[in-house]
Amino acid sequence: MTTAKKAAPPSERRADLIRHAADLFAEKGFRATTVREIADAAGILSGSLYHHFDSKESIGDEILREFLDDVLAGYREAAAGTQDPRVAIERMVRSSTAALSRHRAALTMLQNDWAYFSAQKRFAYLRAAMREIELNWIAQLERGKQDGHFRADLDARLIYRLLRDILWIPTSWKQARGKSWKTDEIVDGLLRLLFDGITAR
Amino acid sequence: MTTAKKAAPPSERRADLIRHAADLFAEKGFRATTVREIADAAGILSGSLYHHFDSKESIGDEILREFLDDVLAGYREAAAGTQDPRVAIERMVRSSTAALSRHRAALTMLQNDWAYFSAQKRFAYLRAAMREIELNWIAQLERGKQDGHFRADLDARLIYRLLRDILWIPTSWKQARGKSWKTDEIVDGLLRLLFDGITAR
DNA sequence: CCTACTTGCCCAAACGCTTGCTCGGTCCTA
DNA sequence: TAGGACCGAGCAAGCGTTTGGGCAAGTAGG
Repeated sequence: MTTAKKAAPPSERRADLIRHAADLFAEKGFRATTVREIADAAGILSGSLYHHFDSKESIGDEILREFLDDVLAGYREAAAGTQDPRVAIERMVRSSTAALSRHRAALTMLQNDWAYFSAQKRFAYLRAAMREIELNWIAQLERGKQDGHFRADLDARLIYRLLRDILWIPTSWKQARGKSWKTDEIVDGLLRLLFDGITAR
Repeated sequence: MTTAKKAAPPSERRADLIRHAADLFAEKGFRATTVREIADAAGILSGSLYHHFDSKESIGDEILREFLDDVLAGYREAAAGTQDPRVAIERMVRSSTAALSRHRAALTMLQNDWAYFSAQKRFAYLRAAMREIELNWIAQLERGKQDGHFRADLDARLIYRLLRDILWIPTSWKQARGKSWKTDEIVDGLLRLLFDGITAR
């Protein structure tokens, strides 16, 4: 996913604007965020944004691409160097969580505005990337079934779907009111739940 | 949650319009849905909607109230007539899932437009209801810990948060492409995951 | 060292369009 | 003939975006 054909000279100011936009997208979603709000956050007038980007969607595009690249890179690392699907899955859980907390805006956008993005051909790569992510998980789950580490009766696709959406969750708690858990607490609780359930033995 | 002070004569047509609106809210969320789209779906002009409702938010309000009433009623039934927290929790999982599939629009609205609604005092009851729901779950989890059915080291509040958001998930798969699971399959898979995890024994 | 010109960043104002909503009037039914 | 349901037209506000210009920093040439 290299830079687009024409625009995108990676200036310092430009990256700064993307960060401001991402903060807002992370809290309100893409469609619910106004270009005027982005401009305000950056101490600028809305029209001035178009000196750096040719559209609001270009900002979203850049944020989403970076996120997907990061996630898939993490999976490649997780799968490399181990034959044990339990190890691979634990690594994938941890790397996913880390990537999500690094790209909170992308998560909110995928959750809130998926219908909006996936309907545009410009964002066709979203579907492709999600598909690739799915294949990574299913591959490990199936291997675990075959070598006896996981229950033979589990539906890999179903478990993946559950797992994927479950992993989204803690990231959207970031600015939780009252007590907030550390990321490690959450991930450990999640892994424990995933492998062992809540029942006492 | 009785009907509001002034408006809302429960005519047949009115209920019909709410159903049309709910279908759209379920797919696109509240803010992303236009009053003109709602009117189109009902074969009407947008202005004519205001003969039945005094605002778009009133439609959302009614949908949300019905959902919350339904959920809490289900929890009261689940807790009544059993002392075993495992039974109570299984009942709560099943009744929640049923309620969610009955009120898909409310789910999408709470997911996509929570920030929008919860910022308005008109929707202050949302926070109160969510709090009551949380207390129901935590009560059962704590009882399970004390009588030894559940692991003594689990964080009830954390598990509740995970569980709540996990229960949202399958409902938002309704119009999934390709293979789609039956609700029972999903719930059973979920309960199995919750109690036992994915590890083979 | 002064000048001329470029370049990056931003302002001010407005454009066309969509949004939720209003209002006077018309139609149909009882 | 009274009243519920809807039309038709439009309003103000907000949206993403465009346009023309201003201003400071840099860079070359004389």
